[in-house]
Amino acid sequence: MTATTLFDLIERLTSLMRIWNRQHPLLAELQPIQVSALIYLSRCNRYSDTPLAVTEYLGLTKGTVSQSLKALEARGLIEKVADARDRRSVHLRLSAAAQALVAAINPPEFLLTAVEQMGERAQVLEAAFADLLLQIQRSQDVPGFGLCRTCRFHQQRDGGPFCGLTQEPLAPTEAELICREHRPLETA
Amino acid sequence: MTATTLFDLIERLTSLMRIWNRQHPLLAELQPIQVSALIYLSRCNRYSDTPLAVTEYLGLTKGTVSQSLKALEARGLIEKVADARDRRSVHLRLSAAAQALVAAINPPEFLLTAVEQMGERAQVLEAAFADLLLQIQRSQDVPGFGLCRTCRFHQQRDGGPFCGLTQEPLAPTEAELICREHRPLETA
DNA sequence: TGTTTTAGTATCGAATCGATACTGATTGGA
DNA sequence: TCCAATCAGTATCGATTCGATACTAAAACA
Repeated sequence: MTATTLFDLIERLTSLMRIWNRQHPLLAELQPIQVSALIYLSRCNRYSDTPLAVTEYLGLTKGTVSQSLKALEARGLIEKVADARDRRSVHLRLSAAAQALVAAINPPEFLLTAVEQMGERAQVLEAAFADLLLQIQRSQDVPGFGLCRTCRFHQQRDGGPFCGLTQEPLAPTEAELICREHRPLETA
Repeated sequence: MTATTLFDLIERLTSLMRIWNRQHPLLAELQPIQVSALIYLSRCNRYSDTPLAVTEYLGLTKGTVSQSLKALEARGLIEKVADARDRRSVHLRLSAAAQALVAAINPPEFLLTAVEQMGERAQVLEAAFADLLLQIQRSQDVPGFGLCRTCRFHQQRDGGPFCGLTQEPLAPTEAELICREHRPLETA
């Protein structure tokens, strides 16, 4: 039973991540959910840096995320910037301290070490892992959240990346960020 | 950067598991940590069904686990049985209701579907995933927790499996269970 | 215009969580 | 044998998470 074994492995990995979260000196004061939010915000694009996007990405409720973000703001790790066009909306920006924090913990040391020892098998794992997530997102009704570059709406125009959904040109670095509007390619 | 990408994928999978936990009707009343404890207890052997083992497996503190187990006991999902030899110790047994619950959720539907669609690539993922966990457990100081059958102390004696650490014969089904004393084989 | 939807916050109660202190049993020396 | 140290597990505290509900204010719609 591959699915059962995979479930065991996922559960084990989750526990190892929890141990890592607790043992890491920089992370000891932060809740796991706060760390996840910071990491997400460091990897998402300008369409996806709102409290609502964080809520959908983490699979929590608006209230919980609102409180966690408030805690992060009180620690000076994030900053709220009002949206120019939609005044209901807020964009979250990492402070310099938060950017340094994320840079220090991502990727985690133990992952780097393990990947190094796995050699080429790490690439195999990465591809198979991405495949699993793609299949899950296809068959279940879960929010999209993928890399801009791999999106159905991603185009090249005037020599640079371009979003076919928002009809806006993108900075080259933005194509490597996570987008909440992501839709996978329609492959066979 | 493979490690960074892997970290992204792990974070995403964690969120998807959280969404699954919350949306599943049978799990709505249970906390994720309680579900993880039940699943672990359904997969571990008789050396590993104590509160301390659950604590180490999940990477939490004694106090938190003690409370969660108390909640599960109050719901009639687990039962505590005093150890015959060491009266400080307690063994945790799943009730019939808990066994039915675990059977109904493990493996999760979304994983079965995804594995089915992945075909042979699912086996590749499973092997690579197991490899990753092995590398992490080798390089980091984390508790062992592996299948009895794959342990350094696992032997065959008198036609049945035998544990070289406790010097006890094992039931054939026990070789497929998780053991807290697990040590991986010393391969090159 | 007025109704509905949307983004985000506030607040409540239950549960998690880490830290600390505790009980009682076992172990290991002296 | 006795006493200290260790160990398994519980109790309790305060901070945080979490879901649920209700709320504000802006935008979309018709």
